[in-house]
Amino acid sequence: MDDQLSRVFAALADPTRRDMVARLTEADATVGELAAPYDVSVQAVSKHLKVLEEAGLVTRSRDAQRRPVHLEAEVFDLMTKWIERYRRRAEERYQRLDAVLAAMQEKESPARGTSTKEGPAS
Amino acid sequence: MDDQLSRVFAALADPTRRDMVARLTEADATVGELAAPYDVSVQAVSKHLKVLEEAGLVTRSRDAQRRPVHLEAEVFDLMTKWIERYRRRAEERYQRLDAVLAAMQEKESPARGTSTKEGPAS
DNA sequence: ACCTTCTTCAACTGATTGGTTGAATAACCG
DNA sequence: CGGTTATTCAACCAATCAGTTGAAGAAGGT
Repeated sequence: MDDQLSRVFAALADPTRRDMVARLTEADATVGELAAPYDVSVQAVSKHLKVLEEAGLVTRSRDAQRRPVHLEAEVFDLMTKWIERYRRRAEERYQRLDAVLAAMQEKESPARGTSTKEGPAS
Repeated sequence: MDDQLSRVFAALADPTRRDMVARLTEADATVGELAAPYDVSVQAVSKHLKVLEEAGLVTRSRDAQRRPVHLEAEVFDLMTKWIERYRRRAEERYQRLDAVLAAMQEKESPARGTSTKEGPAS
């Protein structure tokens, strides 16, 4: 797993990390703040953040001892682009398939209302 | 990792699986056909398909000895919904932030470009 | 029936993951 | 300087993952 798209998908495959991302859409937060609601150690959350950071989903700055975490929402576009691209292709294919089926209907229906489709000449 | 959203993200975190999904947008395919381009055993591809299937991304039917794999593109919507939801929230937040910054600019701008951040009132 | 084709199941392996605890680092507060 | 707070690093562990090989199932072809 080395490309960014893979890292982003993998990062969001974990419910805890998704929840952190969700909360970060509301406000930046420190590691400690992020860790508070979960029943795991701060270190574990720190590791989760590292995953999100390596995926490019968050960045961290420095404020005294704190390391505020900031969401980088642009990375979402990477996924959206991939998803939409292939969903569109899939949908186009369904349309082609529909056309083929319609053609078959027409051809192989030598008179006779063969159930559903009516395909009267046109 | 037990909810479907997690499974879908996890499934797509693998480049091989993404590529399989991409190819399935063009046409249904058998396990063997799907395996052909990759430098791994057919069994490995069969496992990948199981992951995609458990994520709800593909279904399999039966055609003689073959098990044609079919893409179920609707599941994409699950991800798109999640992503868009939080991206929208993040964007709204940026707008709020912009407003706040603009307000601060106006208020605290008695001369002085103090570059970075500055504790107001301190 | 046999044989071939396509696919999956089972067992094993090495790498990665998500968690732990304990020690180290970084920066502030007196 | 010493102490406190926030965070990370390091080592370890159990579970999962992605791959392997070998055997078993399932369905047709002859």
